[in-house]
Amino acid sequence: MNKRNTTIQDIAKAAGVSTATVSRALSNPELLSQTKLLAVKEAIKHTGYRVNRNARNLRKQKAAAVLVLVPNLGNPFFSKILSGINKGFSGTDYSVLIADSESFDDKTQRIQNAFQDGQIDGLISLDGAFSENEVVEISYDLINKPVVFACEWVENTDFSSIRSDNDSGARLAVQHLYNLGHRKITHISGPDSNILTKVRQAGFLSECKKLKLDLTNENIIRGDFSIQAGYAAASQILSFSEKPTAITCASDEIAIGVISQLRKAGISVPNDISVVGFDDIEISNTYIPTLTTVRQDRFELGLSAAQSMVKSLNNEKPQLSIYNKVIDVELVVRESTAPPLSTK
Amino acid sequence: MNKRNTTIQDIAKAAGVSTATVSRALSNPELLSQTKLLAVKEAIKHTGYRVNRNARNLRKQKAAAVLVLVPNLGNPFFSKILSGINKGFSGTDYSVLIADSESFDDKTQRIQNAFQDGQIDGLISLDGAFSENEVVEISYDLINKPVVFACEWVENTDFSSIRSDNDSGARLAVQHLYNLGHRKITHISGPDSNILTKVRQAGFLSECKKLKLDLTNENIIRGDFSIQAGYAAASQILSFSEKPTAITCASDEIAIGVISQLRKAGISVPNDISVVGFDDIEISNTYIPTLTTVRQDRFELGLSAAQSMVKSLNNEKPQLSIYNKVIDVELVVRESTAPPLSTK
DNA sequence: ATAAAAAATGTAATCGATTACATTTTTACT
DNA sequence: AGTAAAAATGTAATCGATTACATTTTTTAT
Repeated sequence: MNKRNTTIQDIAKAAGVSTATVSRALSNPELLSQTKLLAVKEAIKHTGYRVNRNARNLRKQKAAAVLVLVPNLGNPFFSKILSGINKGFSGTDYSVLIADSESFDDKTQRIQNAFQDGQIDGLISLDGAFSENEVVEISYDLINKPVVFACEWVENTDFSSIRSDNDSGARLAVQHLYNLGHRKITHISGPDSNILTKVRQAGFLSECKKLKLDLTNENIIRGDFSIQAGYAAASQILSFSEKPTAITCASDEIAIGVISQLRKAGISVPNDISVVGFDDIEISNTYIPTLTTVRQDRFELGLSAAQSMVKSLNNEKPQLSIYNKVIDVELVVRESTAPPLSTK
Repeated sequence: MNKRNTTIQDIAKAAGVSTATVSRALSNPELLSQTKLLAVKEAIKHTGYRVNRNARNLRKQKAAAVLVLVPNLGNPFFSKILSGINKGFSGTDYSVLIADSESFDDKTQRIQNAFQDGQIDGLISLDGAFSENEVVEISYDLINKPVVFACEWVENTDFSSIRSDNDSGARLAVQHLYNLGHRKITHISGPDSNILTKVRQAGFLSECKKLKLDLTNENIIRGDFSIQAGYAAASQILSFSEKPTAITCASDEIAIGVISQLRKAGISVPNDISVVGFDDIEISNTYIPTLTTVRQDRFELGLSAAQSMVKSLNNEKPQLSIYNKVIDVELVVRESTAPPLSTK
């Protein structure tokens, strides 16, 4: 079974044409006469010929691949986005390479290398954690290379980005609680450096002000996006002299951690305290209580990012077209929120 | 910024050697004298030269990439496995391509194409759903190509596989319940065609027999791995004249669906019915009640698969070495199981 | 019918690295 | 010192497709 690969030469011979004609049949069939085109197609079908990617890419100086940089592949949050990205590339002949930011210490180096190696033509980053230095570094090399940030992004840069409407999401949560009658609301935010955290927290504060809610430094608790952060935050809240009647969280995982921990302390959600999450991950609809949360359409996020990338890749025009898209979020009201005790 | 790429020619000129020497410095440095090696290294460092992957791959007839086939990328179950796979390839110069079985109708075609295109050197499949025909088809072309199945696998074939000890897992669950005093146990299985389902169900039945438990056709309920299947199964169980005192599930998601649905019907877990899951996904430790389950080490599963693949890829020897590895599972006892009511 | 323009096709250089084979340099041994 | 063997290096063919440029064929217009 170790026959030599079928090449364009073989097809040329079989179809009685030149290699140039075969190549044209492959990529510019409209240039050929019906006769020859058919002959070539016939030969291709007959032999099961497939173009050698490496040869094509070498000659064309392309990679026909895109790198997707994921902050942490083990985190299921990203799988739906990946799924959307994959969908966006299906039907194109681009391959999707996946890399985990966590698995190498210098991710900008890794990105640059992949581009220089001719391994990739573009970058989709779900990771927005780039320092100013790093941005300068990659910008210099990546000029004219398509880069799209999805979900997260980097402030004050010119890269395209697809993101959820995080500000609205945060506001929707506050409004919902306010309408239920809550006046003392605490927000549990994600890691300080994370852009999503910043925006959601800003939205929270701004909406509170708009609604003329009293704000003290007990209104924000810092954590990260994890369940563990939820545990810790709940413990802190339990120590407050005056407890909030409602909590908004920067992620569903935090919310779940909070609820689980409050429950251990004998505090019931939503009877004693209401909790709102963010993301609408799989479990939120099944957790007990089911979670009121802000839904981001992660599949759509990935799909849009991929589509925008495909467009950049196909356009002759370079990256001038910085493309930004904000995807609507939606408040999903479930069991974890209710009017505060005092109003019952 | 559109300078021509630095090539091996440039390095050769800069270092005052031939291109062959530069190439050797790259891949067989031990063949060179210290002097020349240093000169080349110097030139490379100085210019920031990187080898062009397409050129190398074309010449070497390699792809330096591996395809990972995932049954459904959107399902978070797989992300930990992917993470392990990624880890296994970090440090090698193989790229990881990811494809979603769901996103194309003919996956064997897709696999064959990827190999023929020279896009990939090997395949890691998390998807074991291949018909006999399909296996014959890909076996014919993939002879001598490294293929590893991870998590799932295909029966009666000669592909390498890394899997969890599903049989033991099923038995551990039954034993645990038996020891608590349960004598009427129902198993909710996954999709009929799935290999994991078969093995877990067989383990369940075999262990029940071993323990001399009565078995009727009410002891097995068919579903798929989803939360929804859990809902449905719970509804069925509610309709049984004599309800089981314990349930083992083919996945944690099923378990969560079951618990959620039972609760709606006013049946408490574990007070009225005990439930055991399978997998130990993220949420299981935080669900209310926390879930007793059989833990599979998904990261390890992926890591092993990748390592085995790397070995096959580096070995000159072909695929003769069919490599199978069974990874231990572990019963994690949490809140969702307790002695049955009758014994209290 | 014929020249000019347009369309179709072919020839051969090219992309950048690897490597078989040839040649030169060094080492080892008598 | 002289020679055979081993090590280091070089030359040039090669991997398989694309494409600039050249040539041939067809179409159009007079």
